[in-house]
Amino acid sequence: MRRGRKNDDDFVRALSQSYRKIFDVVVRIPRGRVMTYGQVARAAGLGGAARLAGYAMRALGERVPWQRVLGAKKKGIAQVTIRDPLIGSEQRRLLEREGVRFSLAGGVDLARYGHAPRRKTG
DNA sequence: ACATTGACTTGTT
DNA sequence: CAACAAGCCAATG
Repeated sequence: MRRGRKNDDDFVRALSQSYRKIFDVVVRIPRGRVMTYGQVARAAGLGGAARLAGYAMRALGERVPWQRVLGAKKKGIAQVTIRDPLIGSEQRRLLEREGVRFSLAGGVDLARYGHAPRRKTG
């Protein structure tokens, strides 16, 4: 997200190995699709380090489409789990702008908007 | 180096 | 549905 200048390359280079992996996964989430923190962690090869994925979003900030990463609510349903209400509402706003619809309870249907990153061998 | 924290997840009571 | 617990891992003090 946000121009890919050399500046960004340096930024990415400075990330810890895990953050770098998370970065690589998140930047590949297409517009209008979402993934949960747990899915991102798994796709990044970090096992169940879901919290780390969330923690990383803070560090990566606007350099990645952070709004496309949500928390898991139930089976097949994702939800905004950001504690800060300002950033949380911002996330929802950005997603709705991309066409993602939220249920009355604030849930996002993963069957419809979920992004399944392809593993090796496409 | 040790303890605590955090935009998490899943299962059990 | 609410409360707990265990698991995972980098950042911070």
